[in-house]
Amino acid sequence: MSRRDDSKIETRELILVAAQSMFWEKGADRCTIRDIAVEAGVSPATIIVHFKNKTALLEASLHEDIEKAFSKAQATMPVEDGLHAVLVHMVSSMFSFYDRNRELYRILIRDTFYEPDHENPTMMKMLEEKLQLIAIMIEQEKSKGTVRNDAESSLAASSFFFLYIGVLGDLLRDPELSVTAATGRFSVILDQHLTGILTLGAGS
Amino acid sequence: MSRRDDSKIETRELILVAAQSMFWEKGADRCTIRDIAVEAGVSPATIIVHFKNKTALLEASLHEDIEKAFSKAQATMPVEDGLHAVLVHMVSSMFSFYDRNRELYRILIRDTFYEPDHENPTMMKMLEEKLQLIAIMIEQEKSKGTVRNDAESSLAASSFFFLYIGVLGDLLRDPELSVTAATGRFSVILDQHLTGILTLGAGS
DNA sequence: TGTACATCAGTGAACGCGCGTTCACTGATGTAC
DNA sequence: TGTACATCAGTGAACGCGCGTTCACTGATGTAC
Repeated sequence: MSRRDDSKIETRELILVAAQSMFWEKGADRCTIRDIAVEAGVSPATIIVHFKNKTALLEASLHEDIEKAFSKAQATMPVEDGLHAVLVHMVSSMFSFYDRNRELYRILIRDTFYEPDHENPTMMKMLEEKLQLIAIMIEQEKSKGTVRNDAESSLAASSFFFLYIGVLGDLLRDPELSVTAATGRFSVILDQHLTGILTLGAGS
Repeated sequence: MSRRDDSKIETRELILVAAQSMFWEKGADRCTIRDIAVEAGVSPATIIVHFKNKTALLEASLHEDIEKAFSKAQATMPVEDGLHAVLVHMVSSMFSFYDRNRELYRILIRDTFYEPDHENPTMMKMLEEKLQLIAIMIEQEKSKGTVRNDAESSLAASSFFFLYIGVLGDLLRDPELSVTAATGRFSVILDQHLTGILTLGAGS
């Protein structure tokens, strides 16, 4: 690692810190790359040198905290209480995390999840990782005998994620909806998903 | 209805037709209000008089076709084949519809579903309507005895929608994913959702 | 070790573009009398 | 019925702003010899 590389990393860090505080305070839509450049004490062109565009900068500045929140949630999973409790715990933790700035994370999802051409893959990659993790958890439940062996685990993981992102969307969209209420909503939805809503024997 | 109102409606219609063809051909992100104004033979300012902004125009120009596609799907529902078949039919029909221009509908979802402040409520209103409809269908299944009475129907409708929009997102995002494959994916996911993935008696 | 040159992170100003908004206006249509 | 005025849809040009990109450049750091 040369001095040149060191100072490049330093500049990058300066930009990230400035971006984080500006995005956090003013909202992603209401602050410009020029704003962040002033805050970081660098030229606007320097930001483009380090990050392809505003969305890439947004992703980079939020990614780490999200990972941390997820790891923390993962570390405190109530493993002994079964799949439903574990998943609700994860979701509840993430809801609390995103609740700290609903507006900002809504913008993040909008700009990454529905971005054309996978131009900014950071968030999508993280998503794939987590899906993998949940699929493995479901496979483990299978070997424990709590999940049916014929349940396709990667699709089950997708389902879980779709339900999660759906309720999360409700939370981020509706200021009236509390984290507690959203978690309750998810808990019921997940229960329906795990046990099925059909009467016994009526499955297709 | 005065002549003045008539001609106003006519202008609006002119703009909508132009918008539809321009959005369709160039994509929503790649065509400007000025482009559409030229195509419609009106001033750019006139478009803003009729539609608050580009997103509102996009919604207005696509809304009607989506409603038609939905109605058509609804009219051909295989009611006798049960809930799973009916829902897969609806989803499959809508997938085929959106497949005609994946890029365009992805932008539509991005700009309406994750828009802050409900500034452009057309699509969200349509969504609420459809959710209502599905909740009613589920209630009917309850009275038929195929769905458990303790299953909360509005949350079940939300779940269905979350799973639908999730797989739709996959479809719109991934050019490699065919309508058939996406429909298959949804069918399995829905089956898991209806019958549950837990082994019998292991429900929470 | 020193020298001469190459590399490259960062600069600051400018460009072209799209956006929503504003403005004074035109001229057809509607209405009061 | 006609006249005088009010209303209002639409105009076209301009504005300010944010965006990504480009450009020639500076100057510190790295490297070949």
